[in-house]
Amino acid sequence: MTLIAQIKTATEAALKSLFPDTDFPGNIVTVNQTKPEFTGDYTVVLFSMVKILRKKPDEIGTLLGQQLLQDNSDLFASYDIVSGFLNLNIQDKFWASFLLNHFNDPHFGEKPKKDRRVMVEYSSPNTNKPLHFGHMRNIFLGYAVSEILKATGNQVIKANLINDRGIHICKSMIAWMDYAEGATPDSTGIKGDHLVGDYYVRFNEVYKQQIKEQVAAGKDEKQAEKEAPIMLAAQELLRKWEAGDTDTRNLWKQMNVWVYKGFNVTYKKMGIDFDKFYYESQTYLLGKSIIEEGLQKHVLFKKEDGSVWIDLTEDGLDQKLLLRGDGTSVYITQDLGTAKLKYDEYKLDQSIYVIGDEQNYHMQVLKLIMQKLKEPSAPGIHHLSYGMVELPSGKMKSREGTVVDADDMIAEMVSLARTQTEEAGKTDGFSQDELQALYEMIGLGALKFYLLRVDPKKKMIFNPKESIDLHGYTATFIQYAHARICSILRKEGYEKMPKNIRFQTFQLTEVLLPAEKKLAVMLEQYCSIVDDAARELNPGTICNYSFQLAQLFNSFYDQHSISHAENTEKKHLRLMLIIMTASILRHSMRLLGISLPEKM
RNA sequence: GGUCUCGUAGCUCAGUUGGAUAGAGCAACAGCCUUCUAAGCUGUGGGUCUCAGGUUCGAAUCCUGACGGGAUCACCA
Repeated sequence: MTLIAQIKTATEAALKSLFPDTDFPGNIVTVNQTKPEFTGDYTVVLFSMVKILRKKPDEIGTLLGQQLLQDNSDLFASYDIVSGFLNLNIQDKFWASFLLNHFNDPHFGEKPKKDRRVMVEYSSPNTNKPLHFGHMRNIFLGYAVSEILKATGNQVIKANLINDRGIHICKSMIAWMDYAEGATPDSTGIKGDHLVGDYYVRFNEVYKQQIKEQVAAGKDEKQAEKEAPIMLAAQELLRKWEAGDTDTRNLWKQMNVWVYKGFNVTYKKMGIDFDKFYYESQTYLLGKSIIEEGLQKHVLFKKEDGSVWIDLTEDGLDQKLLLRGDGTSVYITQDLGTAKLKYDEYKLDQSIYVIGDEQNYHMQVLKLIMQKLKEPSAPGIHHLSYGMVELPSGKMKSREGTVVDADDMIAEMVSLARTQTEEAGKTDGFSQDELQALYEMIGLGALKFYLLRVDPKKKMIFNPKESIDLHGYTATFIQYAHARICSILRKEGYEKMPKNIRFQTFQLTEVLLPAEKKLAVMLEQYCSIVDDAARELNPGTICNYSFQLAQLFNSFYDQHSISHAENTEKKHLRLMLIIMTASILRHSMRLLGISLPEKM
């Protein structure tokens, strides 16, 4: 149980024994960390009790303070009442025993495994172009949320639904057929996803040009858009694909393989993995059976032309098409099918979709339809919506090539890490391989942290002209604090983290200094931070915490010597503090997919 | 127009069951390396929490309205 929870429970118990005849509502006790300008560690707010007890806050505080001290003498050292707030001082020996129990636990912050299955779908790229900066936010978010949910005991399935069919693929295909002259990744040395993406851009160039020509020849613009030869060719290709035309399918397979190879290189570089892949070419026909059932249950209805609809006007939305008159699927049809497929396969308690906020409406409709159809998967559907990453000039558009490419971005960050390390003259004692690994750790860490530290639901603006910082509120800062701790531990003879320890006999006799206590308090809070992050599905919570912890450590490091502590007791105490700090930094960053170096 | 969402320091952002004098980082300025890594530490300046009402002992936080930005409302995916 976390300390705040303990204090809450103790306070509730104290209230009960003080006022046995009073009925208290469940949320009567609020416990906060005491503001730095007051003495105390944790604070109970007294105002909420005034009305029920018909006593003055200070009077309640005195009674409560005395009772708490009397019942929990091992926990509370003293209390202090300041204008309606009961400030409690925690016994130093509580912190000492907390450290002894947990300082060497690499799993501190995790919860026991439970039988709750969660699927997190993320990345879910189209196969007509390479990944860009916006995708990275999605991917890092999905990965981090998965890891955070695992740490809180969930069984997590990381899923990637690859959108490998549709008109956009055909666009790349037709441009490749017309202009590539048989170019392949091998023949050109271009990464497969980039090669295919180049022809997607090429398609749009040609398309624009053809529209221009047709408009010049007197057609109106809408007509020109519809009748541009290259667009007609792409649509024809899609028809052939759906009819199963061998040549078309072969080219499609070929180009997709190029793209997958490229994606895998990028995923690997990012340190991202998946447990399950779905391919839209295999799922796009799903959902029709659900619709059939829906018709029988009269949840859905058919129009004269044979198209199938659902009426969501009672829910404040519109009528929504679920199946075309000719019986073919639309986007939401296959999503209904995939949702059911996921559930049937894994019996999911929760199914999280990491998808941009532009699809809020779509996801709302999806969940609503599943609810109305009484599908068992419906309650678990959850849209983890995140804001778009925009450039100062506006949205990124891959059609127009105004995107920040993922591979480029990673390379740039790694190179930035190298430059800054070299400038700082910190390359001594590393082999070339070690340096390369370090640069990747720093560059990629900075990138991930930059994208994860902001609340997912907020859109963010990224200025490519300003490089991502390696100072201040960054992963680098945390990595640096970790490297410093490791350096101390190396000098103290702990090459690897000490297994068990000479501190078993540790006895606290001296008063904790402010900087020591602050660190201990912060360390103790880690469990509830992980909990918060899991509940809110927000890795930013972890970023905040880890940065603050690293900051506290740096400040501590500046004030107090560890190796040359005043005496053995202090030395052991501080070693426990920094060992646990390093351990939690590592753990928390692992949840975000960020590694920490032992030297930098 | 309907629905959703955001608005906090010059910039980027924290601040979640309403709690004490609203916090970080960057940028600016001033200090700190003979002692465990200065990618660090300490300090200074910088705020009408968009605005106006309301609820409350107490509001950046909850409610209503206004203003401003964004998304969405396809037989596209």
